[in-house]
Amino acid sequence: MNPERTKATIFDVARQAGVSIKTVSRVVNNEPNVRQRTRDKVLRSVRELRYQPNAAARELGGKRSRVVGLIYENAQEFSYLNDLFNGALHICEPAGYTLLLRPLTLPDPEITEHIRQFALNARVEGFVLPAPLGDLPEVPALLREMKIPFAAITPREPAPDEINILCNDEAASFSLTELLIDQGHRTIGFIKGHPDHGASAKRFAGYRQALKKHSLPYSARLVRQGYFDFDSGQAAADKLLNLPEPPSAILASNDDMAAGVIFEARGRGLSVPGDLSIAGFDDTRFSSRIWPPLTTVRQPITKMAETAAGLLIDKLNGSAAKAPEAPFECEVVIRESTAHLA
Amino acid sequence: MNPERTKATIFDVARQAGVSIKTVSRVVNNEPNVRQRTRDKVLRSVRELRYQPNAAARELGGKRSRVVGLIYENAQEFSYLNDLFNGALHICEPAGYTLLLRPLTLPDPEITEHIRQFALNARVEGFVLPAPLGDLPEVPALLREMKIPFAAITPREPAPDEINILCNDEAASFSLTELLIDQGHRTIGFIKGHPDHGASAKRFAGYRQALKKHSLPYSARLVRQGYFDFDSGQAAADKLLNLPEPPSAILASNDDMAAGVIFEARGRGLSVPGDLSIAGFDDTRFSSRIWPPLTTVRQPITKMAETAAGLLIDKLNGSAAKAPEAPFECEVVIRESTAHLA
DNA sequence: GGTTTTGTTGACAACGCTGTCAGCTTGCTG
DNA sequence: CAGCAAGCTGACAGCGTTGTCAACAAAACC
Repeated sequence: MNPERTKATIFDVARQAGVSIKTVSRVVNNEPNVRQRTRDKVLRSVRELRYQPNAAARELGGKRSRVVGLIYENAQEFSYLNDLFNGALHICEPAGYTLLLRPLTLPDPEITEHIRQFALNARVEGFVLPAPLGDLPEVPALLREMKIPFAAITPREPAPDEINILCNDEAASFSLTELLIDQGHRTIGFIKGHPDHGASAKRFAGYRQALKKHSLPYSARLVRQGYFDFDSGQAAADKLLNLPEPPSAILASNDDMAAGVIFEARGRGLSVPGDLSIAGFDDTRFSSRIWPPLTTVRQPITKMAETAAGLLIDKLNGSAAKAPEAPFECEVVIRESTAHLA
Repeated sequence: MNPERTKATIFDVARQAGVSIKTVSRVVNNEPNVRQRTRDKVLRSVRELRYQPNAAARELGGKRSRVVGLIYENAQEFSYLNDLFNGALHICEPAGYTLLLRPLTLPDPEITEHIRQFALNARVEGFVLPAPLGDLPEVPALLREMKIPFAAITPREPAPDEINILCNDEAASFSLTELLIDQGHRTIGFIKGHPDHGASAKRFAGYRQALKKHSLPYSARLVRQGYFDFDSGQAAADKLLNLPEPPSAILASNDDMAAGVIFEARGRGLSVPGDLSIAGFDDTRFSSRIWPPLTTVRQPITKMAETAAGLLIDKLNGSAAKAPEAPFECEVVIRESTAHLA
């Protein structure tokens, strides 16, 4: 009752509640086979003593570390990482799990060794695997071999019987392209994303579908390969704008590249969106901070990360596998970098 | 010798080396009073068996959790956080420490309770305390009360006998202002940073000093309060540009606000830097991605975080306190948002 | 050379939980 | 109402370290 100076242990709770430590353990871990009255009694003592199980003892005694690892590509957009982390943490913390971060620098020939070391050293029980790590074949393979469950966020090829968090990239790309078509654009350039990212193919597919639906011709000359970075976006824009019949709109597979396109357009004295409409993907922090603010697509990353962490923890806790989630909806954010063709 | 299927324990090492487990423990923890020959023998076995001490057992047996906490303001610039985290992790990982992140949303009336809970639950041994958390009086006070050491990064008032990582914000601000003066600007607006950030006062001081050195009059009308966010930067720019004698250059206390200024200038049809020179602080990710790329000041955050984590771990390991570090140097990055007065 | 001091090593008890298993209660069956 | 299964509870042995303390060896001292 009096605020103890030293932290309460399971023994203190057991004594106060008049039961054995094992029963306290059962209650705290929500195990079955405890009478309701006993359970209540224990829970009261737990509250009164502000008992918090000692994580180290728990891990040593049982076999569970309650550590969830979040590995990610270090070069990823920070806002993406931040949303990812916040979402996962928001679920892990109240569930009593510790979330550990581990950046990875790609390409990394020793990536499996790095992940293995991290998993072993940090005693990671399960991984949240955001893009593009889920797309590297060796990463899921390693985790399967190590028998560590994981929740893949937007993997290229969702494996059945595993946790996959998807979003309808393709549909969003389709809508964005359609938006430009509706605005009167007929020559629409497209800058592909990094080929190692599953999302790249989907975004490209959505673009082609929209052209098809509106019976616009597809021209390979209007499509350039990019790598999700500013410079490759600028370089691609340079090529596209040098075309004999340059596009009146350019769709870049992410905002960084779109920013590169704007940069290149400005350098040529083109007005955006007057002379050239530009749209991106991801709604990064600076999308609304540059001039003109960027039309783009927003993924509900935080929600996706929450769901990933939640399903993963359910699995770690031995819950029955849930039915696969429906893909998350992306949202097209229309700002001022796109306009009707003059 | 043969690759064991299960992880080696201290007993395995002891048996292989022909010593007691206690001696192995001594060697692994670099304790004194072990003969060199014995030490070598043990270390060889450690390597051969790939022995890694079990962190949970270590914590339970001894009292050290080897967890370093990094608490931060969630609204902070992502690139700042990213550099901070990478720097700290880079030191913690090889030192055998786990780095745990905990975002905080300010203002938070229960901040001390949140930090206390985090420290207790995660058994944090020491904190890295980046700006602006070191500037809130209650945070250092709480940690002192809990007797948890911390390394403050750019605190407003560095406490003696504690770990403080400083940088010469003021000198950098001075240089930046001087740059504008050298470019012929005589009416230079200044947008202050958030009053809760220690850096705000320093940046402002550097500005005033530069004016003074060059005998330019200081006018309070040219100074507006901002809050480090885009909107407050834009609002401040609006006021400044409405002045009867508007400034020909504006210095914003961070890049977000500088972006707001550019935004406002564009909205008024002003050309940057033709009609208005603009400079910021922090060299955030988008500084070089907007048009025009921003003249700004770069702090060596990664290095500062590395130093913070290193000194903190030294302290946790009981090393003698080092002499205080000299402040880190900021670097003025000159890009295209500033130019000579026409 | 005996005695003290210092250095080196090991035995063993924590640390605070969970897992196993046995024992005691209930409630149910026939 | 005996007999048995299922539900509930507790005793106790780990889990892999570190801390304490005692024992012994080596070096330093008088």
